[in-house]
Amino acid sequence: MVYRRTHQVVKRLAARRSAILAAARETCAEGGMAAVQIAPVAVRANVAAGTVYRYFPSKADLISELIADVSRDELAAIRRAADAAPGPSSALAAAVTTVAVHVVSHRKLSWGILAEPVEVDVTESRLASRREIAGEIESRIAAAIRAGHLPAQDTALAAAALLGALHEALVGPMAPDNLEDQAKLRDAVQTVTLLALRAVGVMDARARGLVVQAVLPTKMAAGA
Amino acid sequence: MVYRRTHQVVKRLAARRSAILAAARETCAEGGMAAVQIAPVAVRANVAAGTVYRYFPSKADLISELIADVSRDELAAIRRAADAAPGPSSALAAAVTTVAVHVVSHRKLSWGILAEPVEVDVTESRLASRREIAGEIESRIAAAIRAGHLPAQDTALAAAALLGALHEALVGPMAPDNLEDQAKLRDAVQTVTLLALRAVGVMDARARGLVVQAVLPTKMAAGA
DNA sequence: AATGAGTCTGAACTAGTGTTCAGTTCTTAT
DNA sequence: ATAAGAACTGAACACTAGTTCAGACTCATT
Repeated sequence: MVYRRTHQVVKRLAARRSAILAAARETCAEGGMAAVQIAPVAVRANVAAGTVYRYFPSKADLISELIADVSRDELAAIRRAADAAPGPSSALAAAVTTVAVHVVSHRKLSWGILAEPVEVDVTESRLASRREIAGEIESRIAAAIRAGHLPAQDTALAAAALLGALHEALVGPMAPDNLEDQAKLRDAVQTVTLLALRAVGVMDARARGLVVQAVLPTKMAAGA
Repeated sequence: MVYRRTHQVVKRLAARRSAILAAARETCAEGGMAAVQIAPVAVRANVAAGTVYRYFPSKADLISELIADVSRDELAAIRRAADAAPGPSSALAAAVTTVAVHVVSHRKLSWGILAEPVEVDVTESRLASRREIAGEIESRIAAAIRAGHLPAQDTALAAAALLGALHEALVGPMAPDNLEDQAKLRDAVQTVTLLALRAVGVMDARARGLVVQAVLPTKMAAGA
């Protein structure tokens, strides 16, 4: 007898998988990576611990997918914001602002995805995630250089440095802890975006203008 | 009968303690924080595992002291370099360059101290370490602002961002991996220092000059 | 309805390390 | 020399969480 998966079953399986991933994401958003343990995630997804292993070979795989998932959303948001900008410099500003807004809006999740200690080895997927985001920033920097808005420079190093600056200033352990306040949050985002733009060589005066423009459209799009 | 510690014994105990810490440091420098386990460290220090616990209440304490130790050395190096500089801007450049040179020179150790996942909770001492270093950078930024060399800005956020940029660009997983080559290493240090100085508002032309001056005296002082 | 493939369950298993402690060795004081 | 306090040893212990798997259950096929 040949068993064929019904469409309904396929859908249910996919739903379960998503539910597990979503549970992991929520758990991470609430308690950081340390809280992402098989048992609690399973409970949250309404499955047994063993079931998780029917969808993910190991905890490392689960977390890797989580990282890839979040990363994909972030990348899409960055592209959307940058593509909507009128020119290369604005696009870079928009990209940087988008990252900044995202990380401050979901600090625990970001910290978990980016740098929080995990038992299992997820360096590979973290690296991939960073490469994706950094690659996007890098190409925006390169575009601004081609347009003559920025001095020539090592774009890869610059992109890495920019992201490092954003992360450390906004989600790392030294980040100010009063970012619940909307006004403070915007201040921090503006300040750090300004820092980042100046770092790659945007003139101070021009950078301030770009930051103001970039922050406006981004402030509502904090979701996801 | 009253037992009194002989001077010799006191010295031996202190030496053991140092030996254990040194063993931990070497182990970290070679294999990262993951390699810093009680048993291997004990072997390296020529003591039994149990002995470690006569000097450190727990692994967390051992690692915390290791972090504090490395941090202290780093802070001293930064101060030395900055104090030797002729003015506030040079001092800032020297401080930044010192950090950059240190982290690239001992990447595994730096990564372990700064951000590598550890089983035990060392967030407190890592935070303290960062605060120390960031505080130093911050005061140098503040001095440069007072001297009129930099625009007014949130110095705490700026210091955090600077360090984040250095770390991500030079020791993080995205850091270029060809930094064994002395020339490449110096290039990377220069590039990142330049980025950092521009970030806080040093004009590009002036920044380039400061970087060149700062890198020269630092290149030999990579030890420790 | 009967059958068997596919899926789920959750208690038991496993593995790797930090930590302990009874016994041993070393050091001090008489 | 001897007794007692202090330090050291390292094998045994404990703990935590990821992983497994035999049995229960669900669903597609005849």
